[in-house]
Formats: sequence, structure tokens, C-alpha cells
Amino acid sequence: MEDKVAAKAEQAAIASPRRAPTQQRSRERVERMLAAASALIAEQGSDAMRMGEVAERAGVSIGSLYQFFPDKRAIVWALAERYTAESQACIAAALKDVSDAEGLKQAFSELVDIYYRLFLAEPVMRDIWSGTQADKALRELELADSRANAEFLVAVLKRLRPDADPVELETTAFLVWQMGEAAVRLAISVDRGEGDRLVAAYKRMALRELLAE
Amino acid sequence: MEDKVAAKAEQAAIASPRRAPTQQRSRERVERMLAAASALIAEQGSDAMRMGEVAERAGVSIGSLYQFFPDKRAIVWALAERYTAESQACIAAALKDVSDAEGLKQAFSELVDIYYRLFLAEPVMRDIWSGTQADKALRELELADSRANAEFLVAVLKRLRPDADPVELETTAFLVWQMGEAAVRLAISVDRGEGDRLVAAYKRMALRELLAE
DNA sequence: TTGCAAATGTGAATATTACTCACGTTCTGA
DNA sequence: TCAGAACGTGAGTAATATTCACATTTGCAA
Repeated sequence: MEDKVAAKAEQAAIASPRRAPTQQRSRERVERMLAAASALIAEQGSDAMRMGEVAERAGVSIGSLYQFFPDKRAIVWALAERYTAESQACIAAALKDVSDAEGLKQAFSELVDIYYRLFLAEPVMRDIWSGTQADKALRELELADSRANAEFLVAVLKRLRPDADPVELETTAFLVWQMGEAAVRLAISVDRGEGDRLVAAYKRMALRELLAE
Repeated sequence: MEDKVAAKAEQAAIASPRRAPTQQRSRERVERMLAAASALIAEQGSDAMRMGEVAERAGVSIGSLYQFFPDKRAIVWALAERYTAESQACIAAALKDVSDAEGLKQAFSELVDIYYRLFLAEPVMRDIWSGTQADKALRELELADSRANAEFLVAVLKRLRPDADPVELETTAFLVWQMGEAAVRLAISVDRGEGDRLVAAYKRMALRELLAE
């Protein structure tokens, strides 16, 4: 886990020169910065998050913040990167052993539910992925994540329909995945009852496409 | 058209007191401001658009800008409002006389194409609706627009399947519409070939849902 | 142990921008 | 013609992200 943070900070450093924490002390401080940022985003949204406030709550100076993050976006990006890494592992596990239509139906439905509940429960996630489109780096992260997740789906589809056109499958899986993210984001922005109906409708729509092409 | 602008400015004025242009002169100036903003957004994106630059290019003072727009977002909102008004009229017309499955297939496919091409060709529209999620007012405008458009679709569906559950139809139409916006936004953010495939896949998926429930 | 280079830590100072406001000008209607 | 409303102006204010010159700590080789 700590390695992941270091790797991320390193990546961010590439984009705009910033040091990656190598000492134990600084790694812990970076951890605190991210925790502070996460808390502030949960409270007020990433837009209202102030760098000074992040520093203060993390118990570090504003200068230290910029030692490891090139700018405000990089902090949000780092948090987003964690979520995608976690969820990718979860998705891969859920789809790993699917080998028939019924299994896909089950696994897919469950994944959508998990994703939906996650968004309902996690204000930070909601905030980060709401603003996704406005930030180029975040958009790219989301696209890459979506493609990666679509790949897991493609693997399943290839097992179910080995004679189908691979490009078609790729397109379908990618589209279905992105639609799912859009559907969930939509669902959480309306009242709960309608949100549930929308998610259910999405599942039907997606599964029909995945299974009955 | 000018009435619409006045109405819009008035609406914005409610949120944060700003005058609506009543004189011919000021109406023309507001027009210039919007045109300048539009050009700047096309060039650099709405995020990079500077209020001072908008004023300068419109040939007005920064104070005049704030006379009619309470803040930066209001300018973007005003542009967005125009697009939605225009497109709603277009959509209503396209779906007005649809009364059978084949007609829906035709009209829907055409609408999606138009929307796709519009996004490909209009950097301003692309930019505005990219950032949608980050801005509450814009998100609401988009939702309202989507619901309105879904209504047109519901009207058609009720004709095609009079015995279906109205709430179901509503949900389906709304979802299909939002998925369409997501699909097009996705399509323009990848290369053209993949974008075309994604849009085609979306059409299949949506029509299957609309016709064969 | 000691000394030094790299890593880390600091926060006042800077830069950039959205936005305000006090005051001058133009229009409209009676 | 004149009062008051609408309009126009741009220097000034406020809020923040970001920098930078300098202080401190750590890891390590002599």
C-alpha cells in the first residue's frame, strides 16, 4: 500500500518535477496529507478544498505539500488512483471465474450494485469522479481504468462467444462499462427510488447487450 | 432569439442580483460578450477563459461584464442554455410524427448522428458539457434538458406500446437519453474509428431497449 | 564519531484572477 | 427639460495557488 503511494508520487513527479518520498518519515507525512485532503473533500468537495487547509489539517507546512504534489490536482489524482487500483482488483476477482451466461449475469449484477452502493456511501469518490471530465489527467485515468475493466469483461465474453468478432466485443465491453459509470453517476444525482430504477434498467440493458448479441 | 437571451439573463439575475439588458444597446453588448466568451472557449476551453479577456475581446469593460453576468459560470451557463433550447426544438421536431418501430429506428439513429457530429464539430459544446458535472447549475440544466428530451421519447413509446407501464417507459427513456450523451462524449474523446464503432454500438443497444422490451 | 550531501521542512512573499464599487455617462418617459 | 433609471468604467480588493530562499534532519562513508 505504501509502495503504491510512493509509485504514484513518483508518477506525479514525472509530470512536474517533485520529489518522491523515500524516507519513512516523509512517507507517513504524505499519508497524512492524503488523509487530510480526503477528509476535506468529503466535507466540502474538492473544489472548495484549500491547499492551506490541507496542510494545516495534516500538520505540515504548505511548502511540504508542494514538495510531494506538483499542484492541487495531483492530490485529487492520487486519491483517484487509489480508488481505481482497489476497484480493479475487485472487478478482476469477480469476473475471473465466470464461464457461462448465468455466471456473468450474477457477477455483473453484483458488481453494478457494489459500484452503486460505493458511490452512495463515499462522498469522496462521488466528488472526484463527478469532476472527472473537467480535468484532463483524471479523464485519462478514468478512461484507462475503464479500458482495463472492459478487458476483464472481454475475457469473459470471449469464453462465452468464442466465434464473435474480437473488435466488436472490445467495443461492446468498453461501451457497457462506460455506460455503467454514467448510469451510476446519474442514479446518485436523483432521488433514491428513481436511482434504483435507473440502475435496474441499466443492468437489463447491459446484460441484454452482453449476452444476446 | 434576443428574447431568450433576456429571459436567461433575468434568470441568472435571480440567483445573484444582476440587471437584465433592456436597452437595445446593452442587448447588443451582451451579445458581443457571449460571442467573445464562445470564441475564447473554443480556443482554450472554459477553464482557461479569463474574464478580463472576454471583456477585452467584446470591447467592453470588466465592470460591464459583471453588470449582466453574476459570475464566470453564468456566462458558460448562458451559452449552454442556448444549445439546449436549440437542440430541444430539433429533437421535438424529429420525434413528433413517429408512430411505428421503423420510424423510431430511423429518427433515433438520425438524432444520435446529429448529436455526434455536433460534438465533433463544436469545440464549445464539447467543452461546456465536459465540465458539466463539476458545476451544479450546469448539471441541473443538463438533467432538465435530458428529462425534457426523454419526454419526447416517452410520447413515442406510449404510442408504440400503449399497454406498457408508464413509469417503466419514463425510466427507460431517461436512461437511454443520458446513456446517449455519455456515449457521444466518450466517442469524441477517442480516435474517430473507435468513436464511430462506439456510437454504432450505442444505437444498437438503445434501440434494442426501446423497441424490444 | 564526524562531517557532508541529499532529503526534507518552513512560511512569508509573489502571482494570478475573479469580482466589487464609487463615480461618470446615456437613455427614457412625463 | 429634467429626474431617475439603466448603463459603463477600470482601478482596487480579496482570495488562493504556488514559489523560493533558507533552516533542519537523515543517511552514510571516511
